[in-house]
Amino acid sequence: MISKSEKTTKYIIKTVAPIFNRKGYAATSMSDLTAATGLTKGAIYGNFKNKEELAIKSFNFSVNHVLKSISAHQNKNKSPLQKLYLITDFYKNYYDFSKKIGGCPILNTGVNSKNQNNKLHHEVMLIIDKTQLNIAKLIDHGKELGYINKNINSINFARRLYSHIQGAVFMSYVMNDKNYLYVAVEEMNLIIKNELEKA
Amino acid sequence: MISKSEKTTKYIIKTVAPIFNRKGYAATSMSDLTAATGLTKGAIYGNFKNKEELAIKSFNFSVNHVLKSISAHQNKNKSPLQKLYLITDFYKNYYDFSKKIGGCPILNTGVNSKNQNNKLHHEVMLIIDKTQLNIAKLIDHGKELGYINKNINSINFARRLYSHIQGAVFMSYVMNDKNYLYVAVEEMNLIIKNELEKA
DNA sequence: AAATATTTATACCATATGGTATATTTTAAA
DNA sequence: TTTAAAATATACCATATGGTATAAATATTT
Repeated sequence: MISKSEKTTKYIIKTVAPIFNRKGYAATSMSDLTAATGLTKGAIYGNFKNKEELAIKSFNFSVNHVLKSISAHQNKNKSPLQKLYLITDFYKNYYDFSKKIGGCPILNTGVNSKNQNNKLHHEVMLIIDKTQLNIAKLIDHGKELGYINKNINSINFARRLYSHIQGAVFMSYVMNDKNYLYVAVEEMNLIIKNELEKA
Repeated sequence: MISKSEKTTKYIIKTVAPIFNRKGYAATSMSDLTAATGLTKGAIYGNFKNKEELAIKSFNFSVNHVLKSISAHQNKNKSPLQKLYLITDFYKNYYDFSKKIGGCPILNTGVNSKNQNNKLHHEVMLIIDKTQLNIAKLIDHGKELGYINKNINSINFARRLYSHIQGAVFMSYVMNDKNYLYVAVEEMNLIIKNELEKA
């Protein structure tokens, strides 16, 4: 049986996550949150220890939404190599996708938390590490199946790919221009083809 | 003759710019600024209309410091192609360089101002546009002198380069890892060599 | 050196902040 | 349906916020 507070806890996180994402931890006030949820501070503080705990759970909610969406997109193909292309393909639409959730949580929280909120910053670093490792595993799997060149360093390639994409995420966000994403995706696809794929 | 207030105005901007850069506009309080400058609110408000005006001038101060440093670095060589390589070379040291000024002002203010402060966001967009155009002009000049392949689109290449570098700036900043910059610079150098340089 | 103009410090303003104690309401158990 | 427990609303706390009017101090001009 799902309790009342479990429902409201989820409702608060869901409602509040895009606000924290868009405005950042410090710039988001409790009154922003009560206004958005229609609840009072009593209700919010009854379900969360403090603003920071809510911010961290909101960040993880936003990130999980992104990661699950990428994962779902990847399920369109079973080949590790094709799953890599489906990652870059996902980011073609990331400007509109991330807009709905207040922007890219990794980009926004990464920048906003650095030197400001150690717990949040730590969460961001964990997610980036985990994501890069997942990409590296995908590459390893491709090597095992004989699709991917065994000479390339999986984790290094994953880091390059992530860095490249995140640059386009930043540029498209700040410049309001999806084209940065399109170009970066095409560039990454070429690099995957030329460096990863076996001839 | 330089007036007293001109001197304190510059002193305030210089002192306060890294704080705005690190914390962002909303998270930076007037008491942060009085504490850092050793001045009172009366002194600050005597020299600036409000917090926003000071934030914008601080951003431009930080950005000018970056742009002038890149420009100085470029003066080591007169060839447009070599000047391009000197841009990427500059970013090898950008982790330590930007740390001194509270991080990359384009990255930090770009993310912090989006949907939060239109004037600041507008300033960031202007600077990015201007910088990309300067890179494009450099490429055009290289074409004229016969060093650079005339088939490539200057502004598109400039956007790719900027986006790529900014991705590494973000990654190195959030992950505390200069290696992202080293790798991205090597990658860009290869791309310049393969796509831009005439055979 | 005196008078004036400029710059800075002090004291204050209304409002907003994150957080809490407690009263009230709602939910679940008996 | 009564009762106990959990969840939410209200009212409040001390402190911080951006900003301002004015007094004091410092420069500048005469």
